[in-house]
Amino acid sequence: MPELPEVETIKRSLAKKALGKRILDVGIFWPPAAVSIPGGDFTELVKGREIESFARRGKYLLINLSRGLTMIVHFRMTGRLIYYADQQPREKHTHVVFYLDQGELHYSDIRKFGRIQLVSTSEAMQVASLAKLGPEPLDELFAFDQLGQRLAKKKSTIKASLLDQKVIAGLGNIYADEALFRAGIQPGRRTESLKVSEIIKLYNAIGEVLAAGIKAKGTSFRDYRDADGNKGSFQYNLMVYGRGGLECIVCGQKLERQKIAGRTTVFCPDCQK
DNA sequence: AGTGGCTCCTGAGCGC
DNA sequence: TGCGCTCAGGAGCCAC
Repeated sequence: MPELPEVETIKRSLAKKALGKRILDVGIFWPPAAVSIPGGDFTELVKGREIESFARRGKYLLINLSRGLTMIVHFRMTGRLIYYADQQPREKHTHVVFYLDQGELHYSDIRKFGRIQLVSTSEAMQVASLAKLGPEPLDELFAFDQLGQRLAKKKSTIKASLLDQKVIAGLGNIYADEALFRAGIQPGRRTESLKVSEIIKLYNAIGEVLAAGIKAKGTSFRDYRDADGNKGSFQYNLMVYGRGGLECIVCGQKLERQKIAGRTTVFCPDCQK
């Protein structure tokens, strides 16, 4: 499931292949996946435009096209965007194909939760879902006291707070659990009970786990692939996610699995206080 | 403001 | 082999 490191990896791999290519035509095979500007036809608006740049905000990928249009992609659970240098037959769950002057870009999504939304570039950041996002955790301007101030407003568990994209952008279930483990904090703790020293630990753990995730080109627990169709390798570095009932790699205690904030959450009852 | 529940959706895994 | 069930979950929405 693409979280910040996965979207960043897709962005980087896509930039190497699709930058500067022109979109000759678009095939839409499941219309809800391609959301157009109200009153405008998606294909007609995108046709003929050049892919000028890529950006990322939280878990959103932004594809900036020439003449002021942007496609905002949210992959949700199982979305994929893969570049092929040659003609490629459509797979079962391929919903949108961009036919480029060189190669093809295929958007596929097994569970159909993801969307490609077309907006004007000038309004992209004002789109409701993006406007509400909290700070970028890897931005050098993002300081620990900023995290502390945002957490101070929350009255919920720390796990729920980290998943709240308004608090901090880009964390999902995997990296939230991994960050909490590395910070030694139980995910069920009330946010307001965290001491400053714990928020500093959490801040550092978030930065470390996201940077490590990007370095490993993401976590391919099941469905995730980058724009070249390759898997990431961070699944081999996961300490808690997907390891409920197994031994803690630090202390050997059995890892606990609980529903917190409606999400399956795994933690070490011994290492995390 | 919070939480829980529901919705979207398909496939994997499991018991029988 | 296959049926029916549960689970996986990001985010928006609703009721409370």
